[in-house]
Amino acid sequence: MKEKDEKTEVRILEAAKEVFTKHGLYGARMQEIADIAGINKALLHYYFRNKEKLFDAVFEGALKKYFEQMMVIGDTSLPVKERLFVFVDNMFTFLEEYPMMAIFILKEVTLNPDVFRQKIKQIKSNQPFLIDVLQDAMDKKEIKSFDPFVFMINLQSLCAYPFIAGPIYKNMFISHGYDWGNTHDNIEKIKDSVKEFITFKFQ
Amino acid sequence: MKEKDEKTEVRILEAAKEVFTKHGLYGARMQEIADIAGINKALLHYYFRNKEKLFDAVFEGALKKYFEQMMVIGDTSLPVKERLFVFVDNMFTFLEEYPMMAIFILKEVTLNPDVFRQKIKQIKSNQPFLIDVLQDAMDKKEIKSFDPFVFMINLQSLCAYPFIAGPIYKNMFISHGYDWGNTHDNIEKIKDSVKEFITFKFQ
DNA sequence: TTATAGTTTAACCAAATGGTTAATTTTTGG
DNA sequence: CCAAAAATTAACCATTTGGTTAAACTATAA
Repeated sequence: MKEKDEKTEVRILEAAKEVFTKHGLYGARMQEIADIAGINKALLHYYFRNKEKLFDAVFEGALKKYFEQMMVIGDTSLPVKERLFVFVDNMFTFLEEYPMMAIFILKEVTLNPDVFRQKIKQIKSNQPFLIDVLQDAMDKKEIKSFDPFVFMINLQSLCAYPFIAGPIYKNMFISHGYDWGNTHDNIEKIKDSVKEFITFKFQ
Repeated sequence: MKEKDEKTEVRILEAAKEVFTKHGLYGARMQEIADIAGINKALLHYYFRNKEKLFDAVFEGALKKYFEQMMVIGDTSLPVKERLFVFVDNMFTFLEEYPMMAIFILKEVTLNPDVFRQKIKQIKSNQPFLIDVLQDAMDKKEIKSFDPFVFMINLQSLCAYPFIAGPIYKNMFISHGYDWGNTHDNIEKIKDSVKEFITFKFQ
């Protein structure tokens, strides 16, 4: 049972997010969601008619947040390189908060891409896409020319994967007698290495 | 029903791998595994006493394969840089074949790290670890000095993430009117960019 | 106060699920 | 060829699952 003053619908959504994230649509149990939300199972169906509807309600928000973070770059007046640094900082902040959501979304989208095509399409933003910003800077000869598509994937790989694979690395390192140290410190080191990669790419 | 001449146990393991990969231990259905294997559900329990036992049987092999690929570097007589190129080639070949397994393992390990600590520990290899090879080359001044731990994560990020997030990118690009082109060609481009990263890091 | 709409619950239900049993078919070895 | 062992199946079973129903509680507003 969570805080009593919180609105039931919010509690349900939080609980559902937790359970769906852990087990996916298929493996999630309505009873577990109800338990975590501290309510009766029937009330779940009162607020969200069925499992898929509840899943959609939880998921739509998360997906939007994720893609906005992944694709969009803040529209400031800074030079491109500085904007990318801000982008990296945002990515790390976001991923440190939602590491499980990242892997969950990746898996769900991978499993049935067609279901998500519609939802991804709907996500619009008034901020420019990373890839367009890069292309623009290249056209203006502000930065060295390279494939912005490959660069974007490289960049997101360097940011996202350490979070996705974090637990594996930790286990592996400790198992094999390496020193893991403080997790946040390691994340900072990795963040720096990403910025180093940007600097390298920009000449 | 799959090929009749294949041994039942193998067919079960293949079917189980497929279903567990899609839905995880929690969401997988024994009936679906039986159907895909083309057998009775009771026969499943005849070969593997219960769901967890079957899961373990499937998973143990996959986990081993995955970690050996991820951690280990071929012990050839080539210089370190060339050995890393071979490592990258192997990673891409492996991931192109098992893209779903990668994300599956990542999620399962992330969900309950403690369960996998034991299994990961058991995986031994007679080939040296990437991280040790790098440290050795640095000690011998063969390559520029940097943090081998961060480098290993960077390298694996650049290799693995494009496969994990592949379907997302494809959807996103097409949705926003970019040209995706041929998937394998894109993979080759990304592979080249990883090698470029190695070259940059090695001076 | 009281009628009303919104919220929450206990008790159900039909279907699905993991697992078992006992019988049947197939393979094996003498 | 035959009997023992191994492989396979149909028919079950107990429990869990998503979902429903009807009643009860609570806030609201006239």
